[in-house]
Amino acid sequence: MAGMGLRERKKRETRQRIADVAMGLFAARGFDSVTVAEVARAADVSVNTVFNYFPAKEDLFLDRRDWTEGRPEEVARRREPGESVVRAFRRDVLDAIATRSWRYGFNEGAEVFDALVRASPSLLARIREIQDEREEALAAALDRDGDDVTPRVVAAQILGATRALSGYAVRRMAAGEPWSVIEPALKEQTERAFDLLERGLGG
Amino acid sequence: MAGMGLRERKKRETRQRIADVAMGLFAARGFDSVTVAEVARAADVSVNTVFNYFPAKEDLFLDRRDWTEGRPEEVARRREPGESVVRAFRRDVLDAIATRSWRYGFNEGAEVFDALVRASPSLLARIREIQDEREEALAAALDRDGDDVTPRVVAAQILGATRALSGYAVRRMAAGEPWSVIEPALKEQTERAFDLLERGLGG
DNA sequence: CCACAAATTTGGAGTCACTGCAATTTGGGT
DNA sequence: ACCCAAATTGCAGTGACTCCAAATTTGTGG
Repeated sequence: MAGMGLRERKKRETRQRIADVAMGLFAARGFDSVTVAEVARAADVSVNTVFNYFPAKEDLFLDRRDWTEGRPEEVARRREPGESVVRAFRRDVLDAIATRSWRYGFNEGAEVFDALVRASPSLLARIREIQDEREEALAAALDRDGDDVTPRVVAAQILGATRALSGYAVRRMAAGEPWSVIEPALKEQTERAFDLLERGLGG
Repeated sequence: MAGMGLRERKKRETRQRIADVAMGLFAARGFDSVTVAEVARAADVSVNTVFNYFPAKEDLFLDRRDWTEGRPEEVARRREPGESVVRAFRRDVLDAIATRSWRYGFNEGAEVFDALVRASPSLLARIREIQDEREEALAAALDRDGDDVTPRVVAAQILGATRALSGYAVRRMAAGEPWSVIEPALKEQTERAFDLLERGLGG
């Protein structure tokens, strides 16, 4: 009863094994051309067990549990006193670049992940859904009164900028450029993007 | 051979009948609980014929042909000399409000459409896909050089703002408020949103 | 250690979107 | 009337996902 018995451990192991086996197959042959039945067979469980742990095939690739880190509401909420939301995100993105963090897709190998996603309509759809949820959550965190477009516009602007930056980084990584070349340019682009947000596009 | 024979006409009629019948069923019972087989039966064609005209079930609801009007690249491209892109969109949105245009979801009955879409995961996914394509197209239209995040950031900002405004309008329509009340508020929100884009969120 | 209850896993049958193909029907031109 | 090509159809899959009832496994109290 120390927090987990045999049962809990086995469940976690099974779940992990399924996810690992699935990722292996997806990496080798692409998401769409691997069937859930194949994953089940390779993980030595029944198809029903796969769906018991993962509500949909896409969750085998984009596990909902991995999406908890770096949530935008937290970035906004945990900003330093007196710091604007935009500044908080600028700092966060720059920090993510410096540490090659996963949360904005700056990590090594992000191009591979991205290529895999882009090759699959259903994975693309899932990514968009996640982005939408994040935008909604950020807008809600920024909301003070309620009936106003401002928080939603701000949320869309900030996350739009981060998406553009992720895309920029991934594109250059996919082109084979080394990180040492990409990093300074990416920093510059980040400053430029957030300057646009802070100072405006002009009339 | 005056541009169309019996054949062409029949094709158009069949396509239209399928689309109309489908919309009727969707409006009555929701998108997900109507099967393609039912649509086919009600339109008096085979299931294969439905898929012959519409590549996917979602296209019965969101016909790709209807999405040609009001494309953002055109708004950007057709702006007046010396006018900034943001100003062009501000004008376009304000014009859409004045005319209750369909292109930003300001038309009468947009709440119904919206509720139908929001109730269906697959329709939501399709809407997001369309939005993504539009953003991509706008960014491409703004692109001068190539390797720079600016056009993508700008595209994301502008379309983010229009999405927020559409949502605002639809929410108030769904709350049962008359257009005469919504319109002035919506105009004000539009000015506010575009002011944010032009002048920035501040540091 | 044993039985009993609860949680997991499984098999099987079914639904639904969508595909590919071969056969059939239909319209247009001669 | 006759032939070609396009449109329509039926049929037989495939693959994700659901529902349900029967096993199997695990934790617990006696």
